[in-house]
Amino acid sequence: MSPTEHRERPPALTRERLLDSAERHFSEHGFAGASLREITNDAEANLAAVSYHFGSKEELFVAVIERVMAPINRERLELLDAAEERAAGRPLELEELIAILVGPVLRSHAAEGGAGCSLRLFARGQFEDASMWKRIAEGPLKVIKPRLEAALARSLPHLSAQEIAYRMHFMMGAVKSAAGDQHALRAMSRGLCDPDDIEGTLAQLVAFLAAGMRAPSLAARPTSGPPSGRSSARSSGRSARRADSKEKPK
Amino acid sequence: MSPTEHRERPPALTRERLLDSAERHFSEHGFAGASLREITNDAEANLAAVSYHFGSKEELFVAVIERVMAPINRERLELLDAAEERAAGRPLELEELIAILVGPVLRSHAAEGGAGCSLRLFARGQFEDASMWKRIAEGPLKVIKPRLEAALARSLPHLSAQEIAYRMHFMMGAVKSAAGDQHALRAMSRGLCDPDDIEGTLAQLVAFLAAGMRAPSLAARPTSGPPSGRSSARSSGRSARRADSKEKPK
DNA sequence: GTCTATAGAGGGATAGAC
DNA sequence: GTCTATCCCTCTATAGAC
Repeated sequence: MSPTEHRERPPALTRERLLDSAERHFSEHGFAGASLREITNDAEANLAAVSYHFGSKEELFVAVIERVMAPINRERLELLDAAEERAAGRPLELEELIAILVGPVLRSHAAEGGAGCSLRLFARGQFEDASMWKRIAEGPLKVIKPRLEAALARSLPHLSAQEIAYRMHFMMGAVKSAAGDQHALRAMSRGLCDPDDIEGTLAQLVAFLAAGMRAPSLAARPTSGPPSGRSSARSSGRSARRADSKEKPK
Repeated sequence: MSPTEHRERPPALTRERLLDSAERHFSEHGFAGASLREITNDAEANLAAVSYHFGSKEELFVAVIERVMAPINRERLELLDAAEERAAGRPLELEELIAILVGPVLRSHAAEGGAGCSLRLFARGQFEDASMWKRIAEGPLKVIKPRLEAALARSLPHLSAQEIAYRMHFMMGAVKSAAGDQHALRAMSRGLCDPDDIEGTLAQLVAFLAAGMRAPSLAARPTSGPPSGRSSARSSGRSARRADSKEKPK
């Protein structure tokens, strides 16, 4: 073996401290708005350590995202495996499926030691530069998305593939809002809602999403005319008085 | 009068070209990621024109947001006024109310002459620095939010104020996702959904949101126990195996 | 109202000592 | 594996000519 002189602080920990600090700064200021100097100062590490451990700011960002997403997606897969085994071939109950999709995301906030801002980072990810988001979307997301899509389609046989896709998109938006904008939830509700009450928020979110996903299909009727309900869903009279929308609001 | 030598290009238009260009760049790269040099080059204006017309980058950003939001909120208020007058004291139908809230946002994309990226900017706004977002939230939002809240409460008498607040938050998230991340909608649906089909997207969104808002109240039962439905809504067995979530995914 | 030129700060990346 | 020092670039903001 090598000399193994025991050091007080294992040297490899710098890398982890950099990831912790970067997670905080990226989630708060975004990729462009965070500076490596602040990140390394906060991590009590040297500026050059970023280059040494990750190669560039972009690689550091991707590493942060992957560290946040990996356990979430791992847990989702485990829960999905267990639930599908329990269901023994029958479609999963929608509430259970949605809780599997959403629960690990929300819970990662409360549990993650110290960092606790991964959700905002997650919600923000899609707005970072396309090249980075592509790398993220083609990573762990590629594994879990088809599984969820298939499970949703089985639990919602009344929807077309197009409607499943629309509603999944809306669902992800609501999840990101609940997960990544907790400050707005508290402020806009004037204290009525407590974003730190993860289980309460989760219950509300699952109920909302399950009902939304279960909405009747709009594809029942052909392809013309107002697709939905009674007399509305198409705000009102004129819909294109927009030539003047560029006037000065002054 | 002044000499009025007719110029080919009226000088005051620089301000508008700056706003147009800034809207594109801010929506694509965010506040921190957009540079005044690119904005002014794209606007065929001079770098110093930003200082002259707006004073600073931040003031330019706020001006862009206000220009985008003003006609949307104006239209929302007009539609709401008309609908409430038509309803003559009765609660509005939920679909109509949601279409009033969401329609002007989605439609502003298709209509706005040339810019057409205001939605992403809108969805992205909340992630900009808190000071700027505060100025935006305290601006036109302050006018419209109480009206919508009151109308929702009247159309959804089975919900508590807390539940209205939760669901409004989820709803805004879904709207932002539909409005600001059209690229993801197209990519994730593999072409099934066309984000440029505004009316189709709007119909799907209204149906989804109305069903979600109409979900049964969870507050019916006291304050203990699993709040929702049958046997699920609480993913599965262990829910706090998170001490290991910081392990390396390597 | 628009321009050029530049100040002054801060950014990411890197070479090379230890 | 960590550090200092520095390069070189881009950024915002501004002064002052036209």
